[in-house]
Amino acid sequence: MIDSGDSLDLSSEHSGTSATNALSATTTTSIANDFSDEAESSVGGNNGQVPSSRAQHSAVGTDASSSNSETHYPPDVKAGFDELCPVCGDKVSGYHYGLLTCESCKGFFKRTVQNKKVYSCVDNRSCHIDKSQRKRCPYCRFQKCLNVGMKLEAVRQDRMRGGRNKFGPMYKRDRALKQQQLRQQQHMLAECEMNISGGAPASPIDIKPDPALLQASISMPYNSTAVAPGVGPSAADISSVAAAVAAAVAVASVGNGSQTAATGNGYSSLSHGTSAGGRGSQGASSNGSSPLHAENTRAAISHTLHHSHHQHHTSNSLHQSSNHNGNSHLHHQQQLTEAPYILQQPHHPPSSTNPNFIGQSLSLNGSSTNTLIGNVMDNLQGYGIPPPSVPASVPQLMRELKANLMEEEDVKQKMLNFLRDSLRQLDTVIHPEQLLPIICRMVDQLLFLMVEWARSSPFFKEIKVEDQMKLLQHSWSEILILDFVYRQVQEFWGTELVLPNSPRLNFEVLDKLGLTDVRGRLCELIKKSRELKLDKNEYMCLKFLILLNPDVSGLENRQYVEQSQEKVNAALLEYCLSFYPEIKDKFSQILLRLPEIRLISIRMEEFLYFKHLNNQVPDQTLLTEMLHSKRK
DNA sequence: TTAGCCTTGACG
DNA sequence: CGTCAAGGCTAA
Ligand SMILES: [Zn+2]
Ligand SMILES: [Zn+2]
Repeated sequence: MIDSGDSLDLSSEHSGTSATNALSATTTTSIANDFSDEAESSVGGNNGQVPSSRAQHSAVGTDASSSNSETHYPPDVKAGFDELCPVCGDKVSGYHYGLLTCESCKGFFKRTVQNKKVYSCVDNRSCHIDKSQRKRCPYCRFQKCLNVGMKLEAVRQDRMRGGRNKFGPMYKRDRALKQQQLRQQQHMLAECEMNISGGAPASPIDIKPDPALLQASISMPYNSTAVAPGVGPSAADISSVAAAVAAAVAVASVGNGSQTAATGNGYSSLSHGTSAGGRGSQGASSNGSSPLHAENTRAAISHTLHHSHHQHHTSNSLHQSSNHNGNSHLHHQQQLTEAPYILQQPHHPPSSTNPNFIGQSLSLNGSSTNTLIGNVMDNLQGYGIPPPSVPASVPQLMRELKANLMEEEDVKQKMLNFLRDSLRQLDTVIHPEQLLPIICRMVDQLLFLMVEWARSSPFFKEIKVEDQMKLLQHSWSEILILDFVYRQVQEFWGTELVLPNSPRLNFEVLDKLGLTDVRGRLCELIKKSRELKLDKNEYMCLKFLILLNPDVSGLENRQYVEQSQEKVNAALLEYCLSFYPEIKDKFSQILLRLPEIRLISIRMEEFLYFKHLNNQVPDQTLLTEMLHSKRK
């Protein structure tokens, strides 16, 4: 998609495709990055504090430190505005594309992404970027932008102006964190100076740790994604997400489908260069003090949630975002999902695995809970138990569940585009350390897509946001793994990704990252799944069985989750019996894959968390938020 | 091409 | 109606 034309998404209309003009210039060429269409989603909350008087437009750096007009406010107020741009060290003018940067880097990043420019470095790709030399090497400057965490997805493909995007909540949280840190430091200093004995005064306030992004994504502020609002079956949106996830997780493995990406964009000349250097810039810091609890978050969260329209209630009103539709711009955002997950509670695996489960599932009746789902279920129930012989038609429920899956093609495109953009500047031989951040960003995108998918799914969408968050926090990594496995089963992606001028990606990457064990298990799992002839309907049911886990602790409405899971389980059983009577006990065989999926996901989560602690995982992402959620 | 300043527009 | 990040515009 990249360019004009057909991107599947709804993006839409841009007026003239501008992308093309970029050529002329010197080294640039165009390529696209794209990937997600946009990103908007969440709420913006911004607290309005900050510089009151002087607007944001800070004047150019001129008077830096010294006094001068404005400023003199207590350290709090501008929280963060006095920092330096993590890219070039110039004066920060606000949050831009994910973090605090200066006005020039904001503009530079925007131009680069919008026009899909590709630069090249005449040196070692390690030029130092600072205020006076920043325009000397756009290649290294852009690399640094990405390394410090500027988000490609924050640049809108449809160029819509104004409004807020899904990073709004993150900005808000970041501000709160910074302010809190300042206060704490001040208190600490004060105490030290006073030299009082009071050992540990403990910080009064805690900040908010995590949920910001998840919360925001789930509550869906505005967004256009939802395309098919009213239409009968259900919205078609996300779905293939999962598949992509796997790819990301595996890091390399993706398919050879380079063609699509490649040709589509017509990026021909690529520059490449490795670079990537150290993470270094001070900018993003992980911080992570040991907060007691963050209750604040809760407030913020619930807050946002309320916006979501119908929450509970049956209103099946499809969400139709009011926004842009009528207008010329549509936005959309999509998001991706997936990632691994940690160990977490001992729980038993989802009900699956138990042989007797079958009988159990059968017994349930259609207790039509609410909404359309109920109807669907009822229809399902009609089938009764094992009506093998009959013609057999796919259970209605399954069709419902499948309805909102995203097109594999879409996900694949996005992932390929993202990888292409991320890898194009790396040498063909790269170190795993350079790849990890890229993979993490890809996983992050997949996670957003996963949230989108879940949010619009039957059952799940009827659940309260608080519970939705818990379910996703618990299942994201397993779903990512399942998606990956299914992608591989389909062989839709191939086993190796080869993009022009980029390093090859395949399962070996896992070995290089020290995940040999995981690779082995994944391959084995894929093999088994193939032997089982795991099909799309079954895969989809597994996703729901994993997502709708009633054993997640703290669920407010555990019963609904449990009933929903059972319905899916029953549908799966019926399906297996109807369509694969020849495969002995296929239903049970399929469910027996869940423990392995869980194990792999746990390994992946632990691995990522470890890397995260070593600052090798881009921070301020949904991925880190998920990683953090289980280990508080 | 850069970067400062201006306009947008969802959210609060 | 104010906030403020994202896009647009335009001297340099
Ligand atoms: Zn800068
Ligand atoms: Zn350079």
